[in-house]
Amino acid sequence: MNSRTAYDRIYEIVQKIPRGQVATYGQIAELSNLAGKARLVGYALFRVQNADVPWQRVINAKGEISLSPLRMGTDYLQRSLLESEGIIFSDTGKIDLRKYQWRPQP
DNA sequence: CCGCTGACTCGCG
DNA sequence: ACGCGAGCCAGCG
Repeated sequence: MNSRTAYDRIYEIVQKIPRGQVATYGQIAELSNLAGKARLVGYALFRVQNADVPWQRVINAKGEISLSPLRMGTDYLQRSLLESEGIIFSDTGKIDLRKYQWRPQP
């Protein structure tokens, strides 16, 4: 069952996000069987720093890039990566979730 | 071992 | 439409 840590599940889900699409922390939480614990997802991704995990494709429910103030300055990096994948940012720096949000195929 | 912190989200005014 | 507060769990010192 959950012999692995919740984080392992989170990483696995995040790695499933296809290129050119994004997912919200809450969405990842649900897929990781951690509904309502979006914070855990955010914190998990914060600790990761692993190239195998495309944490850049995980954004907040508002369609904006969220990251720690401590990492201030890396926001442009995430934006660049997402733009490289074909994701368009609005003038306010927001992403159209209706268009880019990842929908796991059954 | 105890307590603080942290990439979030939702509801209310 | 926007801002603020409360709730949630796990890792680190």
